[in-house]
Formats: sequence, C-alpha cells, structure tokens
Amino acid sequence: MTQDVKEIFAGGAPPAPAALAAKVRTLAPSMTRSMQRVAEAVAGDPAGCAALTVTGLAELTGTSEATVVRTARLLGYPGYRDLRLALAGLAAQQQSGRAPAVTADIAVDDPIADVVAKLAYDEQQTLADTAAALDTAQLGAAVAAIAAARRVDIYGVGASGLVAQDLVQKLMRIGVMAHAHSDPHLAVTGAVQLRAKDVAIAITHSGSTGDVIEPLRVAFEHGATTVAVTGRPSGPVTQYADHVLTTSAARESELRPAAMSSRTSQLLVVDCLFVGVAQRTYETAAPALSASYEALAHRHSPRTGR
Amino acid sequence: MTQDVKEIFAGGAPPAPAALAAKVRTLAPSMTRSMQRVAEAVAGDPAGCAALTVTGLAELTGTSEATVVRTARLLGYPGYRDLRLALAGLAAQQQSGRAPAVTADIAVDDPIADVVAKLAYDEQQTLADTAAALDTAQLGAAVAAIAAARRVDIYGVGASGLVAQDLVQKLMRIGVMAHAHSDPHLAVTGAVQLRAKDVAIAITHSGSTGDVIEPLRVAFEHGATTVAVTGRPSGPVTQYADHVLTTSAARESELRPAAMSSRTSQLLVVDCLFVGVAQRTYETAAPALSASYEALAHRHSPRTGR
DNA sequence: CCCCAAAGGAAAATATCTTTCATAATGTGA
DNA sequence: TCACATTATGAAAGATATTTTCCTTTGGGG
Repeated sequence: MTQDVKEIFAGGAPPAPAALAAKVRTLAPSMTRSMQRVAEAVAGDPAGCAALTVTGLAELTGTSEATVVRTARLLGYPGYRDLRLALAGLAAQQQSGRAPAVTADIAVDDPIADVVAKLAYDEQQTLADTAAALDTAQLGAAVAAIAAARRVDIYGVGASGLVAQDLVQKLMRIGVMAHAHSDPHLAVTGAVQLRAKDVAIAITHSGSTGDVIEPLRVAFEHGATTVAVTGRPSGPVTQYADHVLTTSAARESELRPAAMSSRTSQLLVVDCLFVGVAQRTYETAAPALSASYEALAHRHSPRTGR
Repeated sequence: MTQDVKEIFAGGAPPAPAALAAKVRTLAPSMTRSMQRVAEAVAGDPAGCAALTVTGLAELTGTSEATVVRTARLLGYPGYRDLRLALAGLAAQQQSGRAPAVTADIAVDDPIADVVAKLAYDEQQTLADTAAALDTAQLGAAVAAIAAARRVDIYGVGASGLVAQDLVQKLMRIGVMAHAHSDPHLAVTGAVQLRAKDVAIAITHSGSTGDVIEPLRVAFEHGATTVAVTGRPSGPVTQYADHVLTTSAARESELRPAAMSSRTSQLLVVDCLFVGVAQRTYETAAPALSASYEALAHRHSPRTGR
C-alpha cells in the first residue's frame, strides 16, 4: 500500500487499469510498425498476452524483447512486467463483465438504423478513450493559464476550426476574452501581440498543420503560454506547446472519416477546459452563466414550466 | 518447459481466477504459521500485494521468498509470478465492481479528473439517448432528399451554427452543394431562391429560434424540402418542416450548459445525415472520400505506414 | 539430554526483464 | 539518383526477479 502511494506521487502518471485499449487506440498512430504489431496483439488478446513472457510476446509478434518493452513504456507502464499485470486485470475484467460490443465497420449497404447505432457507438468509444487518456495534470495547467489570461487566441482550420469557435463561444460567455483564428496570416498577426499571461491554443488532429503551428510558434516565442490540443502528442506542434492535451481517434475508414471522431474528442477536451475555467473563475463566471441560462430558459419554453 | 511438466504431474489443477479468498480459507488450516501470514496478506489486499515483488511480499509478511513461493504453490499456482497475475486480475475485478458514481452533477469544487469523467459520461449518455430516440424513417427521408438535392441550405445560429458548418464541410467533401447561413437576412435571401428538389435544414435546439425559423419558412413556401433538427419536436420550427429529426439533451445545469449536450446530439444527427448521403451517392462520393483520406494520410503520417 | 522431523530462511541457480549498442531501414536534401 | 542524417530494430550484455537448493532453527518425543 505504501508503495502504491509513493509510486503515484513519484511517477505522476499512474498506469492505466482498464483504459488500456483506449491508450492503444490513442497512441497507435505515433507508434512504429513493430510497436503497432505488439500493441495490436496486446489489445486483441489481453488474456493470451498476459500469459506470455517478454520473449514469448516478442516471438508471437515477430519482434524483439526490446520492442516489447518499448511498447509497454509508450503505453505508460514502467516496463513489461507492469503491462503484463494490467493485462491480467483487463482480462479478468472483461471476462467478468460483458462481451465487447460489435464494432463492425460501416458498409455502403448498411441500413440507416445500423448507421445510427454504429456511429453512436463509435463516438461513445471515442469519448471514453479520450477521457481515459487525457492527462489531467496538463489539463489543470492549461485551465489555470486560461483562467489567469488577459487574452486567449485559438487556432484551428477545417473541422478543428469549428472546435476552436466552439471554445470561443463558451469562453466568451464567462467573460474570457477569446478569439478564434482560421486565417493563418491574421493568426500570426494576432500572435505577435501576445505576451506572458496570454494564452494561445492550437487545435490540430494531425499535429502537423502548418497553418496552426506557425501562429503557435510565434505566440510561444513571444512568451505566451501555449497549449496544443492534438491527436499526435509527438507531432511537430508540441514543440511549441507548454501544455499538450491529447485527443484520441478511433480507427477511421472511408465512410467514417477521421474528422468525425477527432472532432468528438476535441470537443470533449474543449468542454473540459471550459468547465475547468468556469470553476476557477466562478465568482465572475456565475452571473454570466445564470444570465444566459435564464435568458435561454425564458426564451425557449415560456409556458412549459421547467 | 520444466515448469509445465512439473505442473502436469503435480495435479493438473488450473490456477484459480477469483476464487482466491475461498482457497485461502479452505487451505489455511493446513498451512504453517509463516504461510498463513502470507496468505492472509494476499487475501486481505490483493491490489496491494499485486504491486509487490516476491521479496517485497516476504518482507511485508516478515518471511522469506521461499515461503512466499511455497504459499503460492499451495494455493494452486505454479509459482509466485502466476499468483501475482491472478492477484492483479482480482484487484481489477474488485475495482470495476465499484460504482461509477459519475452521475452526480458537476460541482464548483470538483477535481479536474471528476470533471473529465462526468462530462465524458454525460456526452456518452446523450449519444445513446439520441440514437435511441432518432426516427430512422425521418432520417432516411431527409437523406434521400439531400442526396437528390441540387442545393442544400443550412440555417443555424450560435452553437448550432457550428453544427451547420460542420455538416457543410462534410457535404462539400462529397460533392453536395451546401451552404451554411448564420446571418438571418442572407439566409432569407438565399431561401427565396430555393425550389423543389432543393433542401433547407434548420438546426435549433430550442425549436423556437426566430432567426432560423424564418428562412426555413421561406424555403418551405417556395417548395423546397425542409428538415428541422431540433430538441423540441413540438416547437414552432416543425411547423415548416417536412422532416423532423429530434435531438435529445441530457439535463443541464449551471456548469453544464445546454449547449454542450445539445451540440453533441446535433452532431450525431448530422453525422448520420452525412454517412447516409455518402452511402446513397457512393458512386460519386467515393472518389472524393478516398482522395481526402489519402491526402490526409499522406500528409500526416508519411512514415508510420498503415 | 539427544535425536528427528518439520519449518523457515540465506543464498545459489535460473528465468525473466531491461538496457546498450551496432546494424538496418527509411526519409531528406543536394 | 546518391550520399547523408535520422530513426527503427534486434542481438546480446547487464540487471532484477523468481525459483531452487540446502542448511539452520525450532519443537516435540524417546
């Protein structure tokens, strides 16, 4: 027990219990081929892998012990031994629990009802993965920075641009000066004016969208606190990010574009940021919140009561 | 290998999964004092012991490694390693049995980790509700109309405006001429030009947003097929809607504004529309889809392969 | 009081995990 | 296209953990 406590406090990142499949999905893109093979085996058959030794798993996946250990590390465990323990736990859980739901891909001839069910399931999965993989320390730091900020600039293009706007809408409502930029030139122009105590947030699934990285770099170099919301924690964008918030994306396919689950994931992160900031600035945020709450309630349901 | 052989000769008993506590009680009488201490520790705190190494457990119980191994054997495992694995499984089971407890409302002083869990849970709930309540007949009709449309106009303001834009981004990608309007005047101007075979979609959670209803009315009166995506299927907006798609919203509160879950719900509906249309227009949509899929894949992960 | 047998532990032997380092594969820029 | 830089990978050395061996201790009978 003592060890547990010490480890948690010392390591900072406690190893995941059942959020393993989530981590695999989240981190798979940033893995090398060999490591992906290992991760796949592990996610596919936790019980089977738990019975294997490093050497066994290495042979099974056609890799080396070193690669297995590297994969375990990437998944957040100190080494293979601990991954194996988590695997045993996972196996026990899913044996006692229910069978994993069907996760078939969406086909061209799926009836519409199936499409609804599959999309809903996928997005739920994405949410669970994101929540499990989100680093609350980083999130807390980002929240603190935003709450104390004089001004917040947010960069995002394409689908991420909409997420950026969503965050702006929310922050504005609680009195935080936030601006969304989708035009890279204007974004850089704005970034130049940022200083310490200002915050810049880049939202990019790929982590390598130049139009978004550039303004973040400028903001970073001007001393602003920078935050990256990305699905690739090892991507270029994190180079200029003080705090990295990792979004996860379920596997994608032709009829299920990446934009879909990455958007869901990004929105959850953004919501967390918002609620976090609202908590921190509750004194000032509360009036604004209830005001819009009241306004909406009054406008939308004048007679149905609640 | 040596282990296997011995195991087989020893009795062939497969290691116990969760019936560990029972085994301890059963076998305790036939144990020596030191072994009882070990068994006790193991049964008392599976999670804690799973984190310990043989040496650790030996020290904790004031015994030696050899005794720990002997105890493990007596409990039916080939060695301590396997006992430890079973322990990890047991711990995971116990933990998963514990209540989720995330159904509570978000409080001002909730730690950030709780916020994440609660938000994720809520949004998952919203998705499930929406999927369950969605009328697939209406959805199918809306999809058919969009797939056959010459042009699609989408109205939404505030948070719903972002959802409208999201749908536009997606539809554009598969070659559907879609436009989002957040300016009510321009929306009406555009609506005037719509005729039969065109589609107008209004997105409003409240179902009573005048700025969105007005253009939908105009479109309706000009003979366009009209769709309403709303959380109030009895609200004013449905008056002018040929097809109504109902979104659901989980309960809201001060720190959890309605915009959050309604947005999640709306996005799911919008995703379903998109996938439905993509299916129907697969011949023309497929090239566009794979093109953007490829483009993204190439641009974002030049080396991670598949 | 001495001897025996069971219990328990120290340390050697073995298996397992981790790290290091050299090599191969891959992308990059001229 | 080729040389170069970078990264990924596996073989083997090194470190830990587990198991076994064997010896010491303890607690009763003769």
